[in-house]
Parts: sequence; structure tokens; C-alpha cells
Amino acid sequence: MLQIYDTLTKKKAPFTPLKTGEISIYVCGMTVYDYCHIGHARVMVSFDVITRFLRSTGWKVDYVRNITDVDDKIIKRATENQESMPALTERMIEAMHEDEQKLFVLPPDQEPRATAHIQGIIDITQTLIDKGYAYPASNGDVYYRVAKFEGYGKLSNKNIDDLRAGARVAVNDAKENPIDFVLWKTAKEGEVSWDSPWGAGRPGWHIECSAMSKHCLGDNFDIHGGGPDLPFPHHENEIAQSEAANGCTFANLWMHAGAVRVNSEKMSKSLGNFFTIRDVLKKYNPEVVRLFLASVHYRSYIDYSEASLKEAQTKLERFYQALRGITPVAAPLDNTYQADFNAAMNDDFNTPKAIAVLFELVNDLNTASRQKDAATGALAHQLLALADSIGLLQQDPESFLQGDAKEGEISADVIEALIVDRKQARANKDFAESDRIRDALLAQGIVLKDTREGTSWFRES
RNA sequence: GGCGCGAUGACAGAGUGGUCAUGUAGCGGACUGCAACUCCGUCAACGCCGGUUCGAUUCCGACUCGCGCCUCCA
Repeated sequence: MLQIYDTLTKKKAPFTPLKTGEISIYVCGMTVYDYCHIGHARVMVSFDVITRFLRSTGWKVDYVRNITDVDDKIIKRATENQESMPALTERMIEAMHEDEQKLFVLPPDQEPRATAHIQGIIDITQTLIDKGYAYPASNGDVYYRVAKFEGYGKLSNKNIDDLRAGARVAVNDAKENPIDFVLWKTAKEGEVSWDSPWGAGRPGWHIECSAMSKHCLGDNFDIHGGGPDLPFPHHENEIAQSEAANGCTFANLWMHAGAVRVNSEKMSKSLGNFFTIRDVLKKYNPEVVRLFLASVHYRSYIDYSEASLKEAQTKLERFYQALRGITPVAAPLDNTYQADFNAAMNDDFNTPKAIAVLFELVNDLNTASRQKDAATGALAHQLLALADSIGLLQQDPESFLQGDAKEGEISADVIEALIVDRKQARANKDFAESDRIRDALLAQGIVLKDTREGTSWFRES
């Protein structure tokens, strides 16, 4: 039985889908004005793990992750770069797709872009005005009338009075109330804009998700997800917009990933302490990053550090060492691994516990392999099948372990040649020479492993 | 100030009212020419103070410390 923690109720509860066997998920994706950082990677990977697992257990998943390709930051950045807004967003979307592909993140089923849903945005805004939940102001902007929406604050536990008292938003005389937020912004001279009943302008920040989710999944859908900083104000405002406009519950359940930290501080754009995915991938195999992110429950914070990435690297080496040279066989196996693994994942996607099951399986696999047990191939197959259900162990063991020679690193050909020399030296009992070769390789990060069948090697990072 | 989250062995990180998490590191052994890989064994923990209980790391309350949101950020 699938159980999921809901940000709104703050409880973990059995999941009930709108349609039997089907799950609709809308996740807030990227605002494309810069390269993705590890925080973005966490959201991408978390929901990729979740959707892969759900599918592996028979759910039909409709996974939507949007792209916000018009907003203040994008306009600002495009101006700074002296490039057009579409040129900037196209560039960043392409980079994002490269990053996620490297991380073994499958594309969402639908990836709507805000600029393709302007009409939907205008329609919702008009509906909100008609229903009295929004008003065109003297400056031409259209604002949401927060006080009018009864449930405002229910997701993030805010109440309107506290927000008003502590409002740090710059005072804006055009608003009826300082906590009102903008749905439609009047375009400034020379800015990108679309025609609307309220003049040329562009959408505010939150309205695009109300429009895109409505278009892709309907007025009411199963799960809405996103990063740790989205419950307030973004998701709170989405609820206010969608529920007021559509007159029904918006998302049935809310999921939020935990923060990535660096030195005990949240990694964020505004603090400037972020690492981009592409920078990290220069040093680590993409699957190392994936395993690092899956090593902690998706709702907890995770600390980014060289040590934790190294640890993930070591773990992955253990997995691939176990699989190396073994031919998986799809044979029935009498064990509880599958059941334990699925139980862990069905319990609010407990990846650390699920991965612990994989390690227990590795131990059995290694033992079987040592003893030339007939179950070896079946165990390897089981390990690969379980890992695959969360998008791990996607690479060939040999090529993962040997890696690609990076700039200035010793090539596979040279290594193989030295191994032949060493084999000759060992045959001659010239251990001084054989050890010299091994040490020389080790100094370049190449570790040798002698087996009855010969010598294999892997690249340490 | 308001709302919320967390504190587990050397480190990372799950979990449970009374028997093992798991991984790395350490220690002892096997394998090996010596190693590495691998295997066997082993050490080690539940912030602090009360309460409930036959029994609490696990439930309840106070405290201390750390963190997040309340403003753009995944």
C-alpha cells in the first residue's frame, strides 16, 4: 500500500488516487534564466525516482513539469546579456535538458511553457475578476484579492493578519491590501508583452502554474510537487487562484523536496552558494550525483560536500564491483528483497531504506559469486531490476569502473599494455618490478585487481 | 516576533515501545607472492530533564542547540 506525506495535512497517509491505478502529478520546474544547480537536480531526481518507481509497480503516471520562461529575472538577465528573452530561455532550456539527461532523469510526460499558455492565464485572470477575487488597479496591474479567499494560508500555516502585520513587501499604493499579489503586470516600455483586456502586459509569477496545470491535468489532480521554498508564497497563491477560479479543490496532495545545504546553509541563488549541475559533473560520474541525492530521504535536507560525493562514489563502486563480470539471469529467486524494497519505497519513497536492501543483496551476490553458486546470475538480475526501478545502476559495470580517461589521464590502451608487462614480471617472480608497475598505476588513480581469470582494473576518482 | 522541522555510533543515514538497519572508516581473521577486490568475525548510538509504562532512542511535556519559511530562490 502506497503512503505519501502531505505538506498540507502534515501527515503521512494512504494514497487514494482520483482514478484507480492512475496518478497525475504536476511539479513546478525551472525558471530558465541560468544553469540548474544541485538544488534543482534534487527536485528533478526526486520526482524521477518517484515516477519511475510508481510505474514499476503498475501505476499509470501522468507527470507534468513546467518551464517558466517569462518573468522578472529572465527579463533582467536577458537585458544584462544583451540578448532577446527567447534566445536566453532557449539556451537555458537546452542546457537543462542536457543536465537531466546526464543524470538519467527521464523527460516528463508533458513539459508546458508559460509563454505558450498566455490565453489560459488571461482566462483565469478574467474569471477571478468576474468572481470578485481579483481587481484591475489604477496602475494597470491586476491583483489577487487575498483577503477574499477563505483558505488563504492553509498550506504554509500563515494567517492573513500576521502576513499583513509583518509585510516586508514594498508598499504599493495601487494595491487594496499589501498582501495582494499580481496576476497580470502592465508592460514597461520595450518589455516583452502580450495583449490583454487590461492592456499590453505579462503574467505575474504564480498564475502560469494555475493555467498550465489546468490545461494539462484539469481543475483537480492528484499530486502537486516542488522545491522546499515553494509552499509560500508560490503554492499558496496557486491554491488561491485555482480554487477560487475553478470552485473545487486544486491538488489533492502536496509534496515538497528538502533543501540542499552547503556548510549548514541552504544552497540558493540569492545566497550565491550554489553549485551548478554541470560543474559537479566535471568531477563526478552523473550516477554518483544521483546516488548521493537518493541516499537521503527526499523530504530531509541534504548536505553537499566533497566527502558526501566521495562516499556516493565508493558506494557505487561497490555495486558495480559486485556486478562486474557476471551475466544476469532472469530466473526465479526465493527471497524477500523485492518485497522489502517495495515496502520501503511505498512508505513515502524511503530511498535510504530501499538502497540498504540493495546493499544486502550485494552481499548475497558477492558471496554467491565467490562460491560459484548457481544463483549468482539470478541475484545480479534481481539487483539490477530493483535498482532500475529507481533509475540506478544504469551503466555497464566495466565501463563505469574503468571510466573515461579525462584530460591528462592515462588511457586504457597504456594501462592494458602495462598489465601485460606486469603479468610477465610476475611469471618471472620479479615482484619488485610487478609492484613497481602496480604502484605507478596507482599513483595515476588506477587500481589493479588480480583474479584467477586475470587482472582487471578500475579508475579511482 | 509568527509558523514549522530536526537532534541516532568516528562520519553519513534509516528505523523501532522489549532481537540485525545499511554504507564508509576502525579492529581481528581468510584469500593474495605482497596488495587491491571479496568474504567471515568484531567494536560502537539514540541531545538534556521529567512523565506514562513491567520496559522508551521510539509516546507525552519542558529545556538546550541547529535549521527552514514569513522577501526573489528548487
